[in-house]
Amino acid sequence: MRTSPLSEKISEAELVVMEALWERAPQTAADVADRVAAGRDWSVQTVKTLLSRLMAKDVIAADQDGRRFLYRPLVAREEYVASESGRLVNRLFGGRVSPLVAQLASQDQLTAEDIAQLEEILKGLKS
Amino acid sequence: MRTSPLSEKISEAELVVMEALWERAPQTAADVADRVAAGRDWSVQTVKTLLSRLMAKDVIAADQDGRRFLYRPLVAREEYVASESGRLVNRLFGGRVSPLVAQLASQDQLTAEDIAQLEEILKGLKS
DNA sequence: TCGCATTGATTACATCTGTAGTCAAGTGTA
DNA sequence: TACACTTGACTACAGATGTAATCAATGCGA
Repeated sequence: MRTSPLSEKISEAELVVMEALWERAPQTAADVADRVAAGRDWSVQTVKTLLSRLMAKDVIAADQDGRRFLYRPLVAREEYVASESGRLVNRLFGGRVSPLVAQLASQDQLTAEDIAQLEEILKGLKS
Repeated sequence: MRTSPLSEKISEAELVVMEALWERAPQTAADVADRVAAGRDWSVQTVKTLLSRLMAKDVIAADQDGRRFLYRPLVAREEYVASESGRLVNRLFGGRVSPLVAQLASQDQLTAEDIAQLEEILKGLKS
């Protein structure tokens, strides 16, 4: 795993492939294609294209195994998620988190469990 | 203002133009170009292209004023922000809000004021 | 009135993205 | 051994995006 900042943008379709690799790694292209087939109806070729683009973006790596490659993420899901969350908060809420939560709360997107967990988080932060 | 769902995707560059129109409306293309010039070094032509793409996406409208047009948003910022926030929470956190906040908290993105406001929000939700 | 600046419309063009097809080399199989 | 299948590499191609240039009509200032 690398720790350098996430420079290249991961596209929507590429993200689907990343999710498959985050779920389990390493995997061959065919494995990824199978795993991804549940959600999207892509040909193996398509998955391979996405894998090579992710390689070019330096967010996954491949180790040769016989005549195939085993692909694995170079970027942790947490890292990606952190970067995307931060971007959203900056772009749309001027970097402030509470308006985001207020926004989601007003949409009734907060479950009772969310509320309980948020209270826990806040409790932890105040100590 | 419309209330139909936000179908068309607004691109990064287009969003800059939207922000200008959300800040103040209506505006001519030249106004928008000036206002936007602070952040991005775009030619007037570029801004006009973005305006026409936003028109095509049906998220802004223009009213003729002499030989110019006065542009105004058809989508409220709140609507857009709600839609984007929801998308992020769904894509990356399985639709759950608290993991998002936990994520941001762990990045020290929560200010003292955020914490206070979050407590307010939670208080309001529990009643 | 004449020419220049402004404006919307149209066109341009390189990249990125989504979604493959094709090809050549290797492999397991009858 | 002869072939079908798998695999990675390369190519394809349409639509979206970023960033304009050009053009034709119009309005304004000298």
